[in-house]
Amino acid sequence: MKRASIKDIARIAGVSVATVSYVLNKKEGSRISEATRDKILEVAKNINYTPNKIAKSLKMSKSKLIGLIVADISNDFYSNIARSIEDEAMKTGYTLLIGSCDENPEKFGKLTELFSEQQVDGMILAPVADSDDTINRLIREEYPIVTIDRYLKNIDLPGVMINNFEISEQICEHLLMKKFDELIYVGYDTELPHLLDRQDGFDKRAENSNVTTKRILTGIHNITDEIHQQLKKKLDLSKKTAIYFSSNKLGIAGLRYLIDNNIKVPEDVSVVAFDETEAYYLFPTEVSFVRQPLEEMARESVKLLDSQIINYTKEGKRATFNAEFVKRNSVI
Amino acid sequence: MKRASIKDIARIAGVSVATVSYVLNKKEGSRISEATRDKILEVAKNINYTPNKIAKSLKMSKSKLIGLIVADISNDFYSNIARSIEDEAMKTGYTLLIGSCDENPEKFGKLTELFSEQQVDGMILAPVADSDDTINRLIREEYPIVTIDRYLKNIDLPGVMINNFEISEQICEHLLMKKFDELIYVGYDTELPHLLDRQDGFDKRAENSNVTTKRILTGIHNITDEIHQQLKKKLDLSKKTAIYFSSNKLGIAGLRYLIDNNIKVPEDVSVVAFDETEAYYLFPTEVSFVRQPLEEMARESVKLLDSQIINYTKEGKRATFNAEFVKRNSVI
DNA sequence: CTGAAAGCGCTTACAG
DNA sequence: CTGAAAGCGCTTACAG
Repeated sequence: MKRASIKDIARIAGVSVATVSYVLNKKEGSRISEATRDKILEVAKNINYTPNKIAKSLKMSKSKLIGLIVADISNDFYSNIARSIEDEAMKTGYTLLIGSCDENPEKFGKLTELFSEQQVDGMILAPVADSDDTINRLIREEYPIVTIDRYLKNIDLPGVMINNFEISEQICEHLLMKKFDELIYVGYDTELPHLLDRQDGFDKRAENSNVTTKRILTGIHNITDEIHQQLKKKLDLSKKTAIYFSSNKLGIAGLRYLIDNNIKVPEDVSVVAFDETEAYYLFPTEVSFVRQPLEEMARESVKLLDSQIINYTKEGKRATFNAEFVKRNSVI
Repeated sequence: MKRASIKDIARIAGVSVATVSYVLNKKEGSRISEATRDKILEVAKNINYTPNKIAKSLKMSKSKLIGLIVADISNDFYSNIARSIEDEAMKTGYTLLIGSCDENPEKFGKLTELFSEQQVDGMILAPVADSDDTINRLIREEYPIVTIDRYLKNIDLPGVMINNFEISEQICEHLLMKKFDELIYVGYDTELPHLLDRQDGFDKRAENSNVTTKRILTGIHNITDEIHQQLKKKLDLSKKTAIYFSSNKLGIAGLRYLIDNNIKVPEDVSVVAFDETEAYYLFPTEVSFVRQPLEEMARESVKLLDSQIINYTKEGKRATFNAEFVKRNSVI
């Protein structure tokens, strides 16, 4: 697998490497004669030349690589984001590295180091809990980064997110209007700000009503079991109840509990879930859910990152997108 | 974002770059005195040195990057594979580039070029229809590649796959034992060999029986609509029928049709689907499905690729894994 | 219009 | 035990 270099082209075409480089990069300024231009192009094609971007990267201090770090690329939500980011990155001339950190701050840190060693021009990050040290290091180095989905409590960074607080208020509002006896919020036992926002928005709206609210919080791992146990304990079917699952994984785990226990939606209990996933469509009732504008978010994240790469700036502009409450038939 | 280099370390520590390089790479052969070693390490830490892998790559002609090209990373099946490949790649010391080609041979070709320009040491490919030219080019360049999930009809390449033909035979066998009046095979209208194998295995087994078989083949895009239309036309509920959906996407689209039309499984119709996906668990009946050993396959693909990178060989060893038929309650 | 030369950040035989 | 030097494949100011 010996690859041809511009040196080879130069030798065969009988010109200097500088000239080859110029025509291959079709620079306007210095014009090369049509004749040598054509010859070089022909030779390049003949010997099947592919540019070595690594050499170019080294010289230019630009790798045209960007890194994406999410909790888990096999999670529907992140793989959809990744896909949109990939498309946008390609359009913008970047190739995408992907890493999954499993909500583990050490892994998160390692991944940023690895990517930084690979000289990615910037990173799109969904930061995990306790990742402040890593992030601060990146900031100290003035490494271009933007956040997606999540954000950091104490650190201002450019990034994209949704109106977590407000959309939860809306959900709660909607449920309050329907006069439920009990509202159950299902979320994670976590410090992640964007998830706390979802919780707080819901709580704040429920506070001033006289509805009974319950809360189910699970760890990140073993969601299914924990939800099943807690729903069994807390779901009282004698009351008119609505459940709000605040993520796709929680929604899937919760709906599975309902299916397994033959609890009908919305007859026995009403349900709202977060994020859109194919799985919801196999549930016997069309599930009402919160849709995030993933494509726009992905597009904006790449745009923000690109502008950070081109012109690094300390103050981070955060773009907030509005999630959409898609009403189906799972709320009575 | 000026990064420190070994030159900086050398200057500060008052040694040569060669010496720095030696201690940073902790080479055994040439021993450096404990004193200078410690000094260098200390300086490196102080100025927050991170190695520039791009420079190293250029010198070593090894990027420690590998590329993965799939049809669509947002497809559950591929994102699960990608995750397992990522884990295995990391363990083996590689970082992963990911690209989606949407079953489009041009895009597939472009992606391989892009990855090759980025000097990936090798690629794991799920080749699309009409990608022979691209693959042959790669082979001519002796570029280390392995296939995953799919394989090529006319080209022998190292790769991993499952026993598509045999598992379909097994499914058919199982259904034949249950004495259905009609069997419906749902697949893609495609030339992809691994999918034709699924079809052929099913057909071959059904051939010698006196069951009526029908076939529904859809295009790759717009699966949902096509399946709905064809199921409406071909599914005869007066007969005792079983449907075999030969991919996760087909399964999801098909099950959705059944849900939407209030067709009960397995009372009205029996169902077997391919691949495991969370979605199946939200379906009111536990769906019987074919499970591919994704982790093992991913692991093996990285292993195969790594050995190709280390020592390129023309003849491709193909590893075939056995899929597992997981029986649940969707077949009467 | 074209080329010689320096340099990006590394590694590694070679010499001392 | 340590350093000077060449070279990986590019780009680009500079000179001619």
